Amino acid sequence: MIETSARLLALLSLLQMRREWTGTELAARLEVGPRTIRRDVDKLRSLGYPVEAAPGVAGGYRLGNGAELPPLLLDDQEAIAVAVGLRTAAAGQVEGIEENSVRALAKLEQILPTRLRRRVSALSHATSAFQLEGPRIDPDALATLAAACRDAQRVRFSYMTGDQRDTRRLLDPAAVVYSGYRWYLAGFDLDRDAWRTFRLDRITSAVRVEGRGQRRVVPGGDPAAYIQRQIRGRRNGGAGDGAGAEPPPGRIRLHADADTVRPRIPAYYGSVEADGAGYCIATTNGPWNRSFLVWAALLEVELEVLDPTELVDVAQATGTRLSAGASAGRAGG
Amino acid sequence: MIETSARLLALLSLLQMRREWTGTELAARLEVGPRTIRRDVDKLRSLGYPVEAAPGVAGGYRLGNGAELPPLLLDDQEAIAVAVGLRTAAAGQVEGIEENSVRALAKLEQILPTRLRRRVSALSHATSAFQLEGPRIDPDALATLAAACRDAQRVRFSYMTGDQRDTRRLLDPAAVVYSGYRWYLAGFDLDRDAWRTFRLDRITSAVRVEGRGQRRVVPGGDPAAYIQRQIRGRRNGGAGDGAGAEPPPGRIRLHADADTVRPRIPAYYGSVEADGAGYCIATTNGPWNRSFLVWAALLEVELEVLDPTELVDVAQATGTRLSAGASAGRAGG
DNA sequence: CGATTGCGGTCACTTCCTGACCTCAATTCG
DNA sequence: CGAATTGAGGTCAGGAAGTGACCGCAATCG
Repeated sequence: MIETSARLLALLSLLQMRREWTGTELAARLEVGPRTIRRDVDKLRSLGYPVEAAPGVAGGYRLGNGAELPPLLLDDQEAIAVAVGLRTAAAGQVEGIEENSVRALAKLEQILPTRLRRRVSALSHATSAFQLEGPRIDPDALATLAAACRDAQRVRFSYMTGDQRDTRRLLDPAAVVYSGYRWYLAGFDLDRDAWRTFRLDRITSAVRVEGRGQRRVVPGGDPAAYIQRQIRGRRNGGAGDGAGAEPPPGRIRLHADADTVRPRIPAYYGSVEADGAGYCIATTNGPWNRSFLVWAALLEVELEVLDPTELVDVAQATGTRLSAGASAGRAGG
Repeated sequence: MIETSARLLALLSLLQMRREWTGTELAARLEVGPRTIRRDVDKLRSLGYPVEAAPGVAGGYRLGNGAELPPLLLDDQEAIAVAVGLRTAAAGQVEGIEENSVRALAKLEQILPTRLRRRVSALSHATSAFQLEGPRIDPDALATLAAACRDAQRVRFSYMTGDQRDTRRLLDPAAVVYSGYRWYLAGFDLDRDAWRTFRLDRITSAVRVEGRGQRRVVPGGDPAAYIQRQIRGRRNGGAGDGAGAEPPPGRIRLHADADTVRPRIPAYYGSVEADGAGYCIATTNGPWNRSFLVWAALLEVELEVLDPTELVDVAQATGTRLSAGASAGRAGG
């Protein structure tokens, strides 16, 4: 009964679109008798989707929230909104759900009709330009890689190593992991016949899917732990492939308690530690960046830019520019 | 054939989870014969969901992307990620999809199991604290109101009018609209027996749903146009209910071409207009705020803070603080 | 070439879906 | 309070479909 199944889905879709439907309305929409609607409602209930019903003149059917999540039936616009929202969340703009966002995104983009996929890509590129600083990754690449990891598909891309060499890679991807600041890809490099870790923001070409690869599990089994080890080893002078000198973190001392500052710093900017009573030191998660400086300036507390010297210079320059801008405005207006 | 329908959904779920499945695997998972799997695949195809198949030793079934979007089958984690992503997108952090995000959100939150709903609420409150400035709204309220509009449900809440009076409202909500900067609610106020427009950021209590209301259509029929008129009328001195003096927009003159600046300003911050060759003026969409200033400072071009004077003062103060911070850092380090 | 995998026809059996009829219960509104 | 509306659910008969078992065929990979 293909028709029955289709009708059940349609019924679910209708119930998700609007809250209240009378049996007669549903019957008209689905072109069956009201008795069949009642039976279909029973079927939905037996599938675990709680359909509430109220008798009487103000009654009707309504989809409640039960123990399990029914299939989501989205229209085009909604699907685009979901995809774009997931992409920004995955990009680290919404903390704490990055990996789950990527999983959901891989699921959604796999089944997204091509016409919608184009619009999602266009929209998310348009908005991602506003990410002030920090690692900027291509959401298309992220989605593609996540799907490739899940499906054990071989991928090919160009990669900028730490010493600025552009290299070509062919690998069996194993996992995509978010470090709290950056996205990393772990995979088995087929040309080099060894495990490698890549930073997504250093992938310089579109990621091409090459078809079925071999399913690999990172050494140790836990991708997050593996990548943590890799990053740490690299920082301690390990000349790992793709490693490279990266700017040091920025540190700013703030004249305020750590507890008052901490809730006001986005986790992807950095962390805060107390430094005596009434003072604290904020450190960026990754290399120093100007957004961090600006965030600190907006706190409206006195501050000391500790290091690196580049950050001190930028603070000086930005401060001067703002002061000059203020004076110019006063003079002009 | 309730079992058949359930199996079709399960099959769809499996195909969304992983890319490649052999018929035998699927048969084992679903506890039916392989022949039935083939028939089910045919059914999915006839429903418009293109299942690709490849024969041979490396073959298998795979869900392709077709003309229409199949129902999304999410697990708990993914559903949370989707909901949180939609909430931040709806809050205006991702421009251009606010209204669609809210629609999708209303759909999702309606069917979200309670245990997940709590986690979504907690997570999105935690992250929304980082929204630097601009109108801050309660994502719970937004989702509730959007659902209430869709379902013609009466709502009750407290509202802070423009002149700082806290009032209680009972209304039939009609539409929730994003102005490009703020969320507004249009509805028929039952106590005052007239149409009213509300700013979501001025709703001071949790929104309570009071049960079935009367479905209302805003005067004129187009909610967006209606609310635009209301806002404009209010700005021009109309003493509308809930109106009030709000800070003026901020304006900054930048020493750069409008075309180079424009792609670097998030639309919810403001807009850019050319001001002679090599200069442009950026204006906030809503009242001036400090994030806007910071955004301008990050552009690394010379700037003049035009008005209001408060913004000039803040620029001066921030500039001084940064310079001082730089000097302190140099001295200390 | 052989192994694996999907495709699809046929047959017989079983299942259950559907519409039509009925009565009952709950709710709203005049 | 009573009429109207709406959902719940039992039963029946006819028809439609799903299912598993069997078969041979075609495509792909190594």
